[in-house]
Amino acid sequence: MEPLLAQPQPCTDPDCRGQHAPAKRVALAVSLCAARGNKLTTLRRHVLELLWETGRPTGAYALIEALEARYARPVGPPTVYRALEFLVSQRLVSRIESRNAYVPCAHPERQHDCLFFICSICGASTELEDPRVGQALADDAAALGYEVTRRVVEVEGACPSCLPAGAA
Amino acid sequence: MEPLLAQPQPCTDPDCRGQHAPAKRVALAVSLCAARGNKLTTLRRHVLELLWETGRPTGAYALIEALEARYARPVGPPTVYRALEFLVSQRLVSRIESRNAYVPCAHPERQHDCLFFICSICGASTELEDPRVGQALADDAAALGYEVTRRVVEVEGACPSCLPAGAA
DNA sequence: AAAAGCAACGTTATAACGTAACATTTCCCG
DNA sequence: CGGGAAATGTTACGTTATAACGTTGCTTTT
Repeated sequence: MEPLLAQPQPCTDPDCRGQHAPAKRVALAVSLCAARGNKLTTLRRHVLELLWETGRPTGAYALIEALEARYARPVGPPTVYRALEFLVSQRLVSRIESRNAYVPCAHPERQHDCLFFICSICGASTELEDPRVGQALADDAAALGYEVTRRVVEVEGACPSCLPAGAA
Repeated sequence: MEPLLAQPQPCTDPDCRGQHAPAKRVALAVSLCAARGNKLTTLRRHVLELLWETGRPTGAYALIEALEARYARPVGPPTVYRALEFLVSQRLVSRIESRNAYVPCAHPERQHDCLFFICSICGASTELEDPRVGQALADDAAALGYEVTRRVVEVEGACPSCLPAGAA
């Protein structure tokens, strides 16, 4: 009986996105992986850092370019895709299906069935948890007899920062 | 005040999917486009027919193959992508982002913010409307200050037909 | 009917995204 | 230190999508 917790939870932590504290986020990822007995290798960590530093959904090939710039040598697609696969499996990163892009997860420590708002103007994304969506989808799945393995909830639109400029 | 309408609405119409009545569906599309003053050309109609006939999410290149078989001549990707773009703009078809595939819409006459359940085993998809999801996402958008242009809600899992076989 | 205008479609090439297959390196553990 | 497993490097290719431009065909105007 906590109606307030049932409300949408935009992340109010100022470190959640942007240039604030990628290092903190990565440190959390390191400790999480250590606790789980998984290996957040240098490459994987670099990919995660890059995602936190850009602060918005980023495509695999953009990551390749960034890594090549950092390493000053060629990086093949499989290298990055494998790192992303690991990060997604650890819930440190989510794939944005509607953009073929990847974002770091704000709260990897929680089991998150999150949803994303994505601004089609500036490209920024906001991660959210809304138990009502999860509940509704779970109910629907039960009604249909589905056993759910994955959810994709992506809402595209204009974010408040872009709205004044691009408003009709 | 219609709580029953607020329940999930799996489509109970037996014509909704599969081999049942693609022709009926296409006829509805024809009249809808006519009413709207849009042109459902032969090519566009053929693409829509193929989607209804396959009855599951179908990729653009599979449609190209099917069209080539039907026409007995080469069909370029832009041809199909343009037809799909039109059909999606008319809400006669939806794109399944998590599969790079397209499905015909069960109820193009309604303004639908539908969601999809997709079976990862047999590939079938079920279109659903759940006002609770729409309401929750609308609330979240309002809380964030987003102006929504598009929603992607796709749930992947095992459908009831496949569950007995593939169950863990 | 000639010609302009326009939307749809055809054609070619290429961009963007993703993976299979196999070689090499690194790391860990005994 | 050696053996094996996991991670990464490398090459090549498969899949999905679009840019750019030419052609067709209809319609509108005169």
